[in-house]
Amino acid sequence: MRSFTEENYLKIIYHLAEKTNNVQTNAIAEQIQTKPASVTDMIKKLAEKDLVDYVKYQGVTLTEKGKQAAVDIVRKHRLWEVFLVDKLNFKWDEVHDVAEELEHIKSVDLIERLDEFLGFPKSDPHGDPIPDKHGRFAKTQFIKLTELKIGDGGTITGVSQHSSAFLKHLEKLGLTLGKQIEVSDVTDFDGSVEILVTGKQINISREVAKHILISTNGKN
Amino acid sequence: MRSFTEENYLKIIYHLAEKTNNVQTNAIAEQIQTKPASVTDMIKKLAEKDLVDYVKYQGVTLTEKGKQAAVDIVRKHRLWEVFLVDKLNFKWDEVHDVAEELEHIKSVDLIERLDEFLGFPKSDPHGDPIPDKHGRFAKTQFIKLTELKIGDGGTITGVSQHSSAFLKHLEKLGLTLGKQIEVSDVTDFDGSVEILVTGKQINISREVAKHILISTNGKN
DNA sequence: AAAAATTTTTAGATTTACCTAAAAATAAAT
DNA sequence: ATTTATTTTTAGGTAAATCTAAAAATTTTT
Repeated sequence: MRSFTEENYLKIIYHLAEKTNNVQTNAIAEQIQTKPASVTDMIKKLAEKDLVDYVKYQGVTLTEKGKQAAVDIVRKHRLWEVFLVDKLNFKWDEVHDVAEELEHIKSVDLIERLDEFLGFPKSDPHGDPIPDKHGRFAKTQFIKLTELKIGDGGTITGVSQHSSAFLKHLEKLGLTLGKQIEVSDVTDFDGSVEILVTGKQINISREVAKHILISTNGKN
Repeated sequence: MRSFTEENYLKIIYHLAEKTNNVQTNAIAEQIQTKPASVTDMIKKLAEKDLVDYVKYQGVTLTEKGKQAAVDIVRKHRLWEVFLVDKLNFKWDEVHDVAEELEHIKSVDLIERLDEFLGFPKSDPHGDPIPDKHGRFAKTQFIKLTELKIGDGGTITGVSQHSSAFLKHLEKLGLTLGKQIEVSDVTDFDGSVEILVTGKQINISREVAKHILISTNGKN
């Protein structure tokens, strides 16, 4: 049986490993809101259980077993987020903390049934893909809004920032998942992007644009 | 913030207090699957936090604060059970363990919304009443099947035993919530009860009958 | 390549919830 | 009313996950 805490470590390591190959102690400590010394302790424990490969001073990588456990938690987290938004009418900026708790409920049966109840969703309310019960992800083809050229268009299909502040901001601008957009201009001065959404012309900072993910249907 | 463990103690004490006024250390230990010595430790902690009144060697009673906390957990447990049965198609004998975990998810908002999503149910899949968000229970008027006389009838509205074995047995006999029954005979020899359900005559042991709760509509 | 800065680990403590074994209090039986 | 049995508590310890402070390794800078 895996403890709540172990599961959190695995999940955090999994997400950090999406950016860098070897995940550093300090990075984990920051994410998990704890001290590096505590992380070292836990890493040793996880290594003992064959969930991570660990070389002193070199950081960790998940083993196959560790990765499977992590993906399973990610799956649960995202399915619960879909439940909260689709069924309980939570906003996309309100679901993270609750899902953080729900993801640790351990019943395989529960998750299978929840998945079915939700209609086997392929992505969560932020556009992140939901792995199937074997841990397989559907292929996704996102590009950052900042990578579009003037005249290019596409559909908002994800965000790479989950802070409540960011999501509320997008909501206010009408930039929600599924919306069609087209880049009409890019400002030289600050790199801010002018886009066309639902008939309106709006300007968003480069910082915001960077975290909006677009699928282009290959038309550009 | 109340710990997972503290919540479990409160819940157990609450349920034990339904039978006896002063709840004994050993009784708690048995329910919570731990040793009496550990219970004494935890009781002291709960008394410190004003959740129970504790007199050495005399057992505990919940304070008003403790009772509120306990009722809140009972509410969550029962609402999650309704969710599992009504929405995820769990059987009534399969929900207990999962609800045991879900009841500790701590978000007031979540439970309010879940309650609404489920249509503000008044009772759980075993017929146990669900307190409202203020902790108030609807009045229920159950009697044990064994208290009915020959010729008396009523509706099955609850069970006072939640073991999987018992519930599966009832299921097989067709004795589920909402079913109309009538007592046609009581065997002198072993006290077993003959009843009429959906047109059929069946015989159930006194032990089983004792745990079936009937509402009689006051017609007897 | 030595010095400085950063990162990571070790060592030793703390807290929570549990344990065993023995002592103390209460309840039951003779 | 003693003795016996049961229940409860105390005392001292363990394991998990954390912490602080200091030491060791690695990386960066000069």
